[in-house]
Amino acid sequence: MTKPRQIRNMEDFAAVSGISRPTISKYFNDPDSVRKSTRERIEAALEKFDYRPNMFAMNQNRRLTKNIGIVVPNLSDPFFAELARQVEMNVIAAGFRPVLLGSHGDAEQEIQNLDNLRMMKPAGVLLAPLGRLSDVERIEAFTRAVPTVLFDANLDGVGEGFVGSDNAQSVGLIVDYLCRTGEPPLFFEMKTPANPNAYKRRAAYLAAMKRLGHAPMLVQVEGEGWDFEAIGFRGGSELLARPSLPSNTVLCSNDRLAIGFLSAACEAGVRVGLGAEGGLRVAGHDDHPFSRYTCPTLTTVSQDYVEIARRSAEALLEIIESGRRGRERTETLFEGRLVMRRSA
Amino acid sequence: MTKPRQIRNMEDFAAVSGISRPTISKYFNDPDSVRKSTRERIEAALEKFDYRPNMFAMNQNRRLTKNIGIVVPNLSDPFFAELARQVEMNVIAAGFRPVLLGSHGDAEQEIQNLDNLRMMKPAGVLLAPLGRLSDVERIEAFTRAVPTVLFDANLDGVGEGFVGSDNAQSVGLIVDYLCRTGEPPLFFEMKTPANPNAYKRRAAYLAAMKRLGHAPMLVQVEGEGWDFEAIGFRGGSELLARPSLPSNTVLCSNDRLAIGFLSAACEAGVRVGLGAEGGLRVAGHDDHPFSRYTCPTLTTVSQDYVEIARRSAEALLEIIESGRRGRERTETLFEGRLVMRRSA
DNA sequence: GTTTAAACTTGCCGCGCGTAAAAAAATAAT
DNA sequence: ATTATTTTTTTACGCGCGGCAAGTTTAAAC
Repeated sequence: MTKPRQIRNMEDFAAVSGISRPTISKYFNDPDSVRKSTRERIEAALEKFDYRPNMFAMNQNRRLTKNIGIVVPNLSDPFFAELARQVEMNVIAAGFRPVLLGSHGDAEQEIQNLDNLRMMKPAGVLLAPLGRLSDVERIEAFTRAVPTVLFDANLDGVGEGFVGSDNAQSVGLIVDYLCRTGEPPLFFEMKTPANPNAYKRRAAYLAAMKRLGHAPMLVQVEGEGWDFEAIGFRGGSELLARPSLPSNTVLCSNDRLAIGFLSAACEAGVRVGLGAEGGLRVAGHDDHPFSRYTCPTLTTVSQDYVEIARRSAEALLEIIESGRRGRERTETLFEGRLVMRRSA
Repeated sequence: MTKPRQIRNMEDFAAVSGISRPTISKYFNDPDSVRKSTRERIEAALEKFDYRPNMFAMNQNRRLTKNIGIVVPNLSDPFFAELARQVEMNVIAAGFRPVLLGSHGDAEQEIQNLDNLRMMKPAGVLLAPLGRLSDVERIEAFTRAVPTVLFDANLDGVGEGFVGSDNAQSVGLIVDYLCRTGEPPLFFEMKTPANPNAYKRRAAYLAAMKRLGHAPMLVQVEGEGWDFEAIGFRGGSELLARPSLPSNTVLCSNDRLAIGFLSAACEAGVRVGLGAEGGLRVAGHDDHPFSRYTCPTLTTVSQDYVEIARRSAEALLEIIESGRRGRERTETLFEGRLVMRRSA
């Protein structure tokens, strides 16, 4: 008499599968920690009775869970949404459960996210910090309690490591390209950018221009917050209203600014693109998902989403699984790749 | 001797705050369930010792948690990212904890998300389903176990209710506008759209054209998946390569298709916009966050993000708090608003 | 001042699982 | 076959909190 009675807990499941409860418990902690034959018996029973352990009871006595927090500055930004998705996939592949949180560009929310994460005792956290606005002190306090790897944006000395882009290389790359194929670019950016990458890019631009023997031209627009397109639009409109420009080539600090700038150019009736006689050249940085649909399509430098996601997840998992903390903080930088489209 | 010893659990906290543990427990369940004077004493103690209840232990014996799942088809789509953010804010404001999950356009992932949610015994779920591709049967099974309100896309009869846009009204609105100000529009859409709203919009277009006495013109492009811009681009390129078009006005089924279409027009050198002599008019639907930065800026119909988010959260919370399930399934539709920009 | 309802305290059990220790069984090595 | 080693079983306890019941205090109502 096979009785398909309700499986209420692990004990019930142990009974029907003919295996002791502690062994079942071991199996759920790590399927490879039990002998192959037992594993197969458990998995056979698992298919017959779709039992799933109660995650709250599971995590109550475990000092560390299989949760991994992923915190990004802004989920409404397709760049971060895509990056987060890549990270998520890596975390799942490694058998962990991702918990995705966006900070909405707000430092308070960022701390709140970390606080909430701490409640669920994550095995580790992958954090793309806001940057300049971040409450670094409290983030650092958090990283002392929870293994944390930073990605995208670095905070000096915070966390177990950092994985991101080599802004010096990537900006150098596109400045080289722009100088080689036309007038040296001016650099279009926010005066007080929130993102630390922006400072690195500014420095990289200045260095590249110096190296090539050109005088740097900075255009720094006002604006706070994360509505970069709007800021790029406003700044672009102001720039294009000037009687003359220092260069017909504009390198934007990131693609979202460039998208706003292109929109301003379109509005102002300024022709943009390679073939445009007497027109402007505009380039960006990041290979934002939308940059291939701007008008004209945006020439930019790609960040290696996939590798950044893979490597940062890998680094965190390495630390978690080895139990090593704070040996030496490693910073891994990936090179950008030139993406030539129509705008420059 | 005030000893600031470590607070390990609720009992410790009860001791230092001078209140019994069950009362503390009550407070955390619902701060308004204790007398005002007690609440103030607890909150005072809470500031001195930053104790936070263990969420796993908390939820273990509770049949329902304060978690509310939010599932959207694709977090990389700024439209859904923004909608999800609005929903999140409403959920937080009501004192619940949002758990945000994206399905990456994949039905299997959508079910997986619901499965994962069930493990954390959510009080309810707000689900924007994939639509045609969704595994409706399994979603329905889920909604029988967990109070679920659908938003954005409807699945007939599934869940406690639906909150979304009135496609008939909004499409009628923009068809009216386009006919009033120029040639009647052709309708540019996917042949087999994933989203059920697309079918409603097609029907609404047909109805509106009939009402106005025009012959409908459907252009249905091939393409699967959620890369709408790419599909719009390809379909647009093909359409624009034709020797002649049935109309100089194109109404796209959604903004993302329109963004791709505009990109194709730009690439093909076709002028788009109101003032463009002999050019095209293009309109979209949704007021996608990027539609104000296209070139030219996109005329569209806005969906009321804020109200849809507010009302769907409200509906779910109402069901949760009243304990009423499955009384009558209500469908709430909000009207679209015409957003006139440069493209049409 | 008395009655009454509401809020609180005390004491205790249970939730579902992790985990430790010791004994038993299964497998591998000699 | 015997010994050594790994794996599983048995037994038992603990985690931190929810929730119940009965008694006690407090505040409101008469």
